[in-house]
Amino acid sequence: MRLRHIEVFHAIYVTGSITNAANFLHVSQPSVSKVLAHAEMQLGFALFQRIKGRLVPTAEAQMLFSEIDKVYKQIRSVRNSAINLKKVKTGNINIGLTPALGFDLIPTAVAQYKIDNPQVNINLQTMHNDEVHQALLEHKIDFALMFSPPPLSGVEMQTICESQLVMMYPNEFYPQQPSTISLEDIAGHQVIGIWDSGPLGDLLWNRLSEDDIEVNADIKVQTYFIAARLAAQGMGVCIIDEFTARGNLSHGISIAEIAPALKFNLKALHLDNKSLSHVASDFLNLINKLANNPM
Amino acid sequence: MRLRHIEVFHAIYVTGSITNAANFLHVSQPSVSKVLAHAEMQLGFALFQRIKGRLVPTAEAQMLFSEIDKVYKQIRSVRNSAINLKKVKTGNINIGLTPALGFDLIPTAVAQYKIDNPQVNINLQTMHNDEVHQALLEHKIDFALMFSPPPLSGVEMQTICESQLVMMYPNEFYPQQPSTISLEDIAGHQVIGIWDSGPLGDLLWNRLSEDDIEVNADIKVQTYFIAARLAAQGMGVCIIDEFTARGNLSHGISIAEIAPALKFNLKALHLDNKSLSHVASDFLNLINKLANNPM
DNA sequence: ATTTGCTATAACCTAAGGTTATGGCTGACG
DNA sequence: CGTCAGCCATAACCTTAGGTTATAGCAAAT
Repeated sequence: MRLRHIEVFHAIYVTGSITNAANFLHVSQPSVSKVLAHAEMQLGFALFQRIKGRLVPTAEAQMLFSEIDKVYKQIRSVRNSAINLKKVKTGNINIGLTPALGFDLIPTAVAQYKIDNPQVNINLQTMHNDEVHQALLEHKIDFALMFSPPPLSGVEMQTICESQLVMMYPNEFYPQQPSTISLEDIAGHQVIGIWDSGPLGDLLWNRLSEDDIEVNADIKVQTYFIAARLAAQGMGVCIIDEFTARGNLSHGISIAEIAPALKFNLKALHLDNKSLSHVASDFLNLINKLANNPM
Repeated sequence: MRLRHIEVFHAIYVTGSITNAANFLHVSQPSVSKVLAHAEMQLGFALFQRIKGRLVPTAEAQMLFSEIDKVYKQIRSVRNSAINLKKVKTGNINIGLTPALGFDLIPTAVAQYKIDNPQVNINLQTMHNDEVHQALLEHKIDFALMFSPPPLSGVEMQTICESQLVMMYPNEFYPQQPSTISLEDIAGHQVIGIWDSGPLGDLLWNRLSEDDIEVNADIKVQTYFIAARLAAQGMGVCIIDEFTARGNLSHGISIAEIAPALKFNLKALHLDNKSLSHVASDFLNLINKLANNPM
């Protein structure tokens, strides 16, 4: 929705007609008519019904209006505020992480790190790839640990380690309990879908497309451990990262590596115009060590 | 100040340069340079100083930014709402849930629901209390299942069941392995802190304050299951909800109920100006049944 | 001295948003 | 019933905010 669309829609809604909105906006009536038509085309649904040559807001318009009205109220108060940047406290490490790391790698790293650095405060915040850039820019986190993040403007990345997607399956689905499997072998089973999962979802999707494998996923989750738990309930197989799979093994389900392997990188991200504190660098070095030399 | 001026200023401010802002906005660098110049001319004061060829925000820019940031976020919310309204939802259930429910309750409910409703698509999205209102208003979810949510404008709530906070502890911390414990008994041990956890954190904090119990928490996490895993690593005890505790039991750690009990409610939230679809209502009824009649 | 990265300006282009003119529909009024 | 006022939609054409590539100047790093 273009900004002009917002302006025009708001004006029509509060004044009640295109003609009144045109007067309010100091433009001609056909201009408003055309912008509204373009907005509705772009949105894919009508904002107003045309009843006997007059406009009547649709239910969708009413839902949108409350959001848009907030924009207007905030625009009116734009010049009345001072900013107070949150100061980064010394001796704090603020880490964003993909939830998958919260089962084993990060707890282990924290345990080891605290032996030598008992006074350092550690804040962990789970997030998805699309939240990282904002969190870094707003200085909410010092660095993030994510799988295959996309390039981000002004962000530096280093590779921690390589990992892979694996399949978790209820044991009764594959009585022979294979430790390696190919994706063709899941075609006859219900699959728990991972949606909006960014790079790992793309990795899997691309392979499925390349191999012309169709899967039916009418349960979809955003969080991998929930997929693992649904698999444990016999809802289907799931393809998730190995960190989450190993951290959520339970009775009745098993893990199989996928052949050929679906590999991805765990990466650390931080702003390139802000160097990491000493304590943060040290922790990141420990993560590197643990990730590449598992016990 | 035009809306485009707001967009451009915001992008420059958060990315740090005109070149980065241009990349972020997917336009050429001179375009951003011109819009900024036009905005400054219209405002009558500079937003950025040009120091050695680089932009440095002025005091005025800093004053404006927090307000403009709200406008910017609200505009993004409007756009998200518009996109979500576009989606025609038939036979979809979009659920926001506190992560704690993802270990047992929700997978079990999905398993049972799908027996009678195999064609319904279910989307699960974990979130925290502070994300719920926005997600409902933007129609990303039909309803949310959260612990002790605060009253939210335009949101209707129903209580699903009562639950409680419990303590998870490494067995070596309490060799007698109590099944009930009072909070005084944790005073001598390291505690894994839960920060920014909203109502459950408040519940615990209030009790600790009332009983004048001090705890030392130099590891803090936002996500309860990570606290459980850190407890498993011997990092300390943690006070978390019973759903997460039971869903993350592992070797070497145990659960104790807290006496007197720290109880809270699991609630379902949805917009009061939008009735739930039939399939969503049915699922919610099943959640009610399962939560109050555990097997 | 050269390279890299950033900003500002010139010259030109594009399309969103603007105009006037006009037609169709509906309800009010005499 | 005819006329008028008010509203919306479309046609034909116009304007300019915002876009592009090219390039110059400056500062810091190498």
